[in-house]
Amino acid sequence: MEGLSIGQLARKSGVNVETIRYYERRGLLPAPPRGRSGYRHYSPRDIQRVRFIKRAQRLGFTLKEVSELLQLKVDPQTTCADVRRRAEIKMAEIDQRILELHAMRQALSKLATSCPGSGPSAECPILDVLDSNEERR
Amino acid sequence: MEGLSIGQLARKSGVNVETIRYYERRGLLPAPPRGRSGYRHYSPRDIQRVRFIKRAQRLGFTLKEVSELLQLKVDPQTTCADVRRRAEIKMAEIDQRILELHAMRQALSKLATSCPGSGPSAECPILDVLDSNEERR
DNA sequence: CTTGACTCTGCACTGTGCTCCAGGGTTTAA
DNA sequence: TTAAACCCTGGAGCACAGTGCAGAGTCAAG
Repeated sequence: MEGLSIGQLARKSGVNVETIRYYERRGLLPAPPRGRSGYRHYSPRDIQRVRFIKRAQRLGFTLKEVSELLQLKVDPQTTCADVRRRAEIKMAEIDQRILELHAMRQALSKLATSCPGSGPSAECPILDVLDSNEERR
Repeated sequence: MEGLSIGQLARKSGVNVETIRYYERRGLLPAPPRGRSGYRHYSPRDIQRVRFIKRAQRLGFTLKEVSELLQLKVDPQTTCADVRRRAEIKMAEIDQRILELHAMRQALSKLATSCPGSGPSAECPILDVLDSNEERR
């Protein structure tokens, strides 16, 4: 058996078989080679790719954005300068997200430590804390 | 005029009027007081709240998760110890996201610097780089 | 050589998070 | 006092990201 079947890829990357085919339709996964039976044959690299997609999604990227990230690789028409430019745009987006997550984490941390540890939570004003980050936007 | 109309809140927080009403139905925004005409009256705090929701969404939290974050505040039944426990769970989630974003950023950075700056991008293997982060998972 | 697990295509369906009416009432500026 | 611009409820519709068939073919173990 050369490579993985669609079912094996799905199990190893933790998604549904239909999701794999959906990603292929969306252009997120390249159409793999087929056996004479018409079955798809995947390489182990495809596991990484599917996992990458799921991870990027958890981080708030849409499939369209994930696609843009992946285009950085697959498009042979573009120059390295262009790839670099787009990578830098994506990095700026990521930096922004990291900053916002840090702010949110700090607000939660402040909330947790300002809580005495027992008693009612009426005086645990999470939004007051969280708000303070956008007050000075 | 006491407070903001739904339209003013929508404009100031950068969302659609229908979105405000939708959030109310979902329990993400408390039902505001109404005038005798039945119009909703919002406070400036609600602007912060809506912005917080949108921000958390951009960071990959679902409305259900945002709701959980907001519950840290509004539920007066729970003790501070409980609030603290849940805040710490959310912080761990956030830390995980920050780590993953850092890994992604680093991969992009490596890609950008390994690009000579001109010529075709065939040798710009973003996935090779990105994959390396999950290779040793 | 059959049985059960798997795969194929194509299309219909679902859940989330909005977004847009219809058909009314209200407020405000001219 | 009337027109424009808002607001109300209830319900339909939409885009995205899947998920689930039906009806057919394929493969592997016993």
